[in-house]
Amino acid sequence: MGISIIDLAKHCNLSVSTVSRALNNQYGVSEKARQKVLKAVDELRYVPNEGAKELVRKRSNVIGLILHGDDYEVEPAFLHHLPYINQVLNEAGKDTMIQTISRVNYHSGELQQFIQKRNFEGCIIFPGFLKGHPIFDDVLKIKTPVVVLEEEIEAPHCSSINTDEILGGELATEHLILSGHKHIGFINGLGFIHISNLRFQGYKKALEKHGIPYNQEYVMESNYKGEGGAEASTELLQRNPEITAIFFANDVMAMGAISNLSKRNIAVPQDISIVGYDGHRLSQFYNPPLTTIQIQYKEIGGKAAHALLELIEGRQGKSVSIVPRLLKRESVKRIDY
Amino acid sequence: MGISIIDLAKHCNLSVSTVSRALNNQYGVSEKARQKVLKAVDELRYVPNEGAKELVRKRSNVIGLILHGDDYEVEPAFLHHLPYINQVLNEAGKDTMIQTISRVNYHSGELQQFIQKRNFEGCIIFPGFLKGHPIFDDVLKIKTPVVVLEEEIEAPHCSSINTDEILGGELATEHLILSGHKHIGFINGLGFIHISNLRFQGYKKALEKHGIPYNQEYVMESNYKGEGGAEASTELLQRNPEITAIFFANDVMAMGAISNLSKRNIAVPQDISIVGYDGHRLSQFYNPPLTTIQIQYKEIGGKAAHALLELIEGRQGKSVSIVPRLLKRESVKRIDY
DNA sequence: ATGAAAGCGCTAACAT
DNA sequence: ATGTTAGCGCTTTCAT
Repeated sequence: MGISIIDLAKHCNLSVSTVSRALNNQYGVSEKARQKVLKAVDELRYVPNEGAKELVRKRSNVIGLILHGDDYEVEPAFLHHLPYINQVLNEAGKDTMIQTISRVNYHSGELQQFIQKRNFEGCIIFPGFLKGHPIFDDVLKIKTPVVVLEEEIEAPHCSSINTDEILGGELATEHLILSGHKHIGFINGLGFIHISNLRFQGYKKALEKHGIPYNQEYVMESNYKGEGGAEASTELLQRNPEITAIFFANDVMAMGAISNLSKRNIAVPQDISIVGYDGHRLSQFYNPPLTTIQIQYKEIGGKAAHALLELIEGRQGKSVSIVPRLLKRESVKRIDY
Repeated sequence: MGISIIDLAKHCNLSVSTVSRALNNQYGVSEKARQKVLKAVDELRYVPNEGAKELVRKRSNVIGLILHGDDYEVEPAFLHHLPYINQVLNEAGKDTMIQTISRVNYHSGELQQFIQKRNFEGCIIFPGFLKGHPIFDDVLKIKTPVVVLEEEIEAPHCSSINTDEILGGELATEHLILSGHKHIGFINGLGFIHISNLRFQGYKKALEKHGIPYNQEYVMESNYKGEGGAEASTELLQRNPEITAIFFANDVMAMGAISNLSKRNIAVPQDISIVGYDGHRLSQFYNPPLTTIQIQYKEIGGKAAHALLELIEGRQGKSVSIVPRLLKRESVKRIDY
């Protein structure tokens, strides 16, 4: 390996302890000695070995980022948060390690193993694990700080960052209602996913608020994929030709549907209005630019990172709610009658 | 911290070395002792401290993933490769650490610092650093294995994985030519980026191959963003109304252009044919589904990871070329005359 | 202000 | 087959 603190000490004619103190800006080092050390660091290109520090200090400065490792055909949601979280953590002097965990083959205790193995100071669990996934039981069992994204969790050593999905569903639906639509379809993602249910609640809430009766026929469940959106919308419109607008639980399904409708000469928004959900980077360049609900990835990422940093400092866990925004673009037509 | 190997040894009435041997499946341990150790591991929930192992073994099992840390408004290319690379590396028993490096404020030696600090066994440098970026000089200076994505590099301890971008540009352009187009525009990304130049070469190569004269007026440089694609295409078509097809150096610009053209009642592919580049996940759900060049993210990721593993095993660096594919979809119209 | 030495958890000679 | 021991690079008492 490279230059060690011992080499440094020899080079300076000082003891390792003095060098260590100088390196860590501690008291009890003469200015002269400190300068000598700093100069030697430069000359010898000394880089401290974090692993060795960790061993004696018993804290690692390493944060585990827990991602699911199953199917990457559907764009994994964690990709949107990852760069922002990593950035904040890096700025705070933390290094980040990626740990991939299977959603399907998880065995109890795996999380704790990962944490202990590399001595993580804290973890961030990215979206992609279902409510009720055994990993959350494990989170509760440990004492290492954990921040969970897009799932509720309550414990002193845990914080959670959640988008107000009900509000998101409500904003989307209400925008359609305020644009004059009365027969509004909803194509949800997989029903067993928590956020699906919340967006669905938002849909119903908006209808109720505006006195529009809820019609179960107008709701379908799909799979968050483009093809799924296309198929579901086709079926929905066939069975309910009076529908003038559809709210999709994510942008990808909305895009798949628009693309498919267009092939069949059904134009958006002229013939049918569409609202998506996610605020995907490309939604603004869609044809037509997609009206959608913006998830605040940057805000979520930043708050998640800061929440974890607070937890590590010893503060109590908290639950943060992020407000989604409606992005009005051009996939919704105003209709009158 | 938790249970150490000493606790384990005491619990088993064995020496630490015997326990260590049992733990590492080494010779010279009686079956009885091995069983005793394994049982204790389970009971005491022993998890080895990788940091301590690292210190003595002098190899860390940790791979550094070097990402640029500047602007995330443009979708960072590394997001596409990241999950695949991480997956292969994890399966090979390597842990991965993310290191964000600024493209702008890089100071020489930074890479080496990161490597030494955490004792990386190897690094993968993701796309996003320009040719000539000082990080590549640093790569050449060190001896740690490095795999570079989408940039050429030659050294015994380095491998590079490159898409054949010239071929990509050629395939895109040729598809347009074979569809009957003669006046084909090209909207490139930022000119100082290496891949831009290669895609441009491919464009010219295809023209030449088919005996179509190269017209400098048909080429514009933009910025890889959606707005840029929209603006550039508007200008290009205004100045050269005879153009019937445009090849964009990435999908996002193509999408921005189509979305914008559509607003002005210019339909794709009826009025103008478009080919993109990247094979973005959403390109198939675009309206119309976008004809584009597929970058093989999964293949690149897998080969990059394996190349690094080989380098770590001591093999010589190599240069891998990945063949892009043309995805024929519906943004190109066949024209006759 | 500085130094000596113990020890973090582990592996790897080197005994026995 | 098992045990003893010397470090890996560093911080941190405890002396001086």
